Amino acid sequence: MPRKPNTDCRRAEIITALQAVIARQGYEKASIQAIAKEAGLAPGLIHYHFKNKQEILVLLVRKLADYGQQRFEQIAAQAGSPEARLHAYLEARLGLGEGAAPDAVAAWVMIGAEAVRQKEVRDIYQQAVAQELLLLTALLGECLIAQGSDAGKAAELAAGLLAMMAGAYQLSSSAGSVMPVGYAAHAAKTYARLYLDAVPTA
Amino acid sequence: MPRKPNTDCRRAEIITALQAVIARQGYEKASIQAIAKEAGLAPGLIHYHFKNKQEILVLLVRKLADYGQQRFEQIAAQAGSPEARLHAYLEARLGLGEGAAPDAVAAWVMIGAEAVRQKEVRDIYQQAVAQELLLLTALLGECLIAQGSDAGKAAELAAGLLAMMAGAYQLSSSAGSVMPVGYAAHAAKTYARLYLDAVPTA
Amino acid sequence: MPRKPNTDCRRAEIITALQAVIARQGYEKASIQAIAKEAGLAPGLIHYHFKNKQEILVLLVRKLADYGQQRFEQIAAQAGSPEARLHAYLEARLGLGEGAAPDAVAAWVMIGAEAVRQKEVRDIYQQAVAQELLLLTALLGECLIAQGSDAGKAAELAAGLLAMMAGAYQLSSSAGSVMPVGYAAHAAKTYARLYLDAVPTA
Amino acid sequence: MPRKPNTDCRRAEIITALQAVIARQGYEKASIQAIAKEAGLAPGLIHYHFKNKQEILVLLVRKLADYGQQRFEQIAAQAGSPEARLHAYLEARLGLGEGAAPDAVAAWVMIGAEAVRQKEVRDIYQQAVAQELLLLTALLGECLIAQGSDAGKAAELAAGLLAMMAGAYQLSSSAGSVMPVGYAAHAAKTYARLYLDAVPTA
DNA sequence: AATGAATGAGAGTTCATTCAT
DNA sequence: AATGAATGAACTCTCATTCAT
Repeated sequence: MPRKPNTDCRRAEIITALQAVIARQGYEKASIQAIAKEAGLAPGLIHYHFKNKQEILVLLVRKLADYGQQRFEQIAAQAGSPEARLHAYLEARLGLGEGAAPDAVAAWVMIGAEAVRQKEVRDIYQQAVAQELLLLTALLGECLIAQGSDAGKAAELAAGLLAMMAGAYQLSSSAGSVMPVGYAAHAAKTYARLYLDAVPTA
Repeated sequence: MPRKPNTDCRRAEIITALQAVIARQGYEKASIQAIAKEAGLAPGLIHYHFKNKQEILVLLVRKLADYGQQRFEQIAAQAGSPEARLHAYLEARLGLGEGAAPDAVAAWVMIGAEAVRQKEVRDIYQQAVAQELLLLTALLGECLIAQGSDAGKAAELAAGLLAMMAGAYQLSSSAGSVMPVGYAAHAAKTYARLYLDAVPTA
Repeated sequence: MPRKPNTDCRRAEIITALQAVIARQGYEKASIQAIAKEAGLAPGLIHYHFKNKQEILVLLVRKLADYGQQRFEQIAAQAGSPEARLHAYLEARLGLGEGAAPDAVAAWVMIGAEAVRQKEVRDIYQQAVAQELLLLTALLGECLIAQGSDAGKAAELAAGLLAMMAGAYQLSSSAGSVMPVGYAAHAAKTYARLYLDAVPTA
Repeated sequence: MPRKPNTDCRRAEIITALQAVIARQGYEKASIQAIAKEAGLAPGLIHYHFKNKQEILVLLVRKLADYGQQRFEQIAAQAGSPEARLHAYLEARLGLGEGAAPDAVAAWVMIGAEAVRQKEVRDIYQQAVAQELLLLTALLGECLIAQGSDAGKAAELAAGLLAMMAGAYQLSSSAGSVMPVGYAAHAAKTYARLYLDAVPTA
């Protein structure tokens, strides 16, 4: 009778440990030894469960993307109007309120930075960005339709909003102390509101 | 016969070599060895001309910031109104037109990403961001005053615009293929235009 | 099947290797590479077992100090009077008799010399000297009390004796061939004897 | 007409620069670059005037030994009795009074430490020690003869005193803060006085 | 599955020495 | 004589990865 494999749970533990270390100390400090220590495991075990360090990172990106998707879906389910859903989305991504998961945000920023550096991370990151872009476009499209406008402008606005979000994330980590406090959610909402208002209604 | 000093030009060469390596391979790969090879120099010589790696990076950031400043001033010189100057600025930063210097942009993005990872780089990067925020705030303040509005809103808008710019930079390197082509300059101009219009005039 | 830890013995091996290299080639030549080679280990392993080179040296100093302490205690155990204990001490430190451990003496001298050069080594060395000074002062204090004198003069004599011992050590390594053979133990005993005799009894 | 060579003076300057750097920062920090900077010369010039770094050190040792010899001769010339000469000597070597030349003492200590490490320095250092031993023996011999004793014991006492002096020097640099203030001259004088008194007169 | 020791390449940095000018 | 750039080897230390147990 073979012993029950615990690989899945160990892998999850390790991924979570990477997230924690990245959020706390940055990717540079996230050595295998550090991850192992965070997870309370022996260094050698990491490479038993993962081919290499890269693989852990890839799976972490996937996990974070899934988490963001789920969080939005939760919020969106309770929203009555398209615009309420949009606000819920922006609040979920940029707000400092409950469920803000700074750990996940910090890790996400680190990964965004890492995507600039490593092709393999970049490939994964791009998929997550593309998915996010689709989601945001759909959200904005609904808003436009609800106000009787053409949904075609949604893509353009979505790209701008996404850039603003990505920038707010990055700057929160790289230059947080020189930016105003809590500007991001407000700026994004304002941008969206003004833009939507400016689109002519049919 | 004393030998003629060539430190200044060597230092410039080394800084340029760092920029090239960063743009091509990322900061991670920008080892002293790599910089030396790129510049065609012996590794030890790098440390003859610079105290440490950090110092080269600081000067590169300064160079890039100066370059951006100059490019803006060139364009702005021909601008008649505050708004024209603002457009010139956004075009200089985000536009794909002539003088776009993809090498410099790439290096800048890499440094921004590295700022997320390393405190030392972050410290340098923050200064540049703070300076940029000041410049942009002043620019927007002029626009507001020109239209008879209170300049107080400039800071808020500047932060949002800067985030959008930083995000556009980062995404151009980390997820360029999934973003619309050339959206950034347009989105930023639209955002600014709408925002300025919405501010009540005295 | 977890692997059995061997850290303790490896650390001891490395410390011993440092002692051997120092005794044979001096501290200057005691590079991590040299230590590793002496111990028959890979260089990287040294840093697996020790945080840095400094830590090895600290532990070596401690080991040598402990060794000296033990040797003294062994000899002193058989001593009946304070003066006999003092002689035992001086013999343990300066004598050429059995258990003289030239390896340890050589290492100690090298470390003393290095203490002159490097602040980090100096800090360690100072602690050992301070401890030795205390021990010697106590020993001399007992002698003074035993002869009915005031123990207050012990500190002064201890300092002089310690200097003589340190000098004898240093000269044995740096100018051994020009000094008389085995003068040190005799000179120290004579100095102590004359000094003690000169202190007035109550 | 050949230009007048200034080699001798340049060499002296460089040796003095080494002494200054050693006294201030220790031998370890006494790189060629540091010496050159201290002397206000170009690094390359050092190797024009000296074959290598070692050679400078050797000449510095010689200079310091000569200086010590001269200083003693000056003092001795004014001393009336052998014992006065001895006191003058010990004061000249260990005292903190005028003409103490802490620069020279510090450099001398560093060199003593270096003699432990490097054979070439050791060879030079030994000669200086031997010379010193002879001088001190002669001095003590005169004292013994003056009091009608056999001068044969002088060598033994000289060795002990020299060790004490060397140790006081070394400890002043390596563990100065844990030793009593100004103990050395007093201890040496006491040692000598007691010893001389103990030698039977004819 | 798991442990933890071991490896070896590569990082930044220092520096005695050489060399073109 | 003198300059100062240039070299290259050596240093300490880090770390992804492998391996014996």
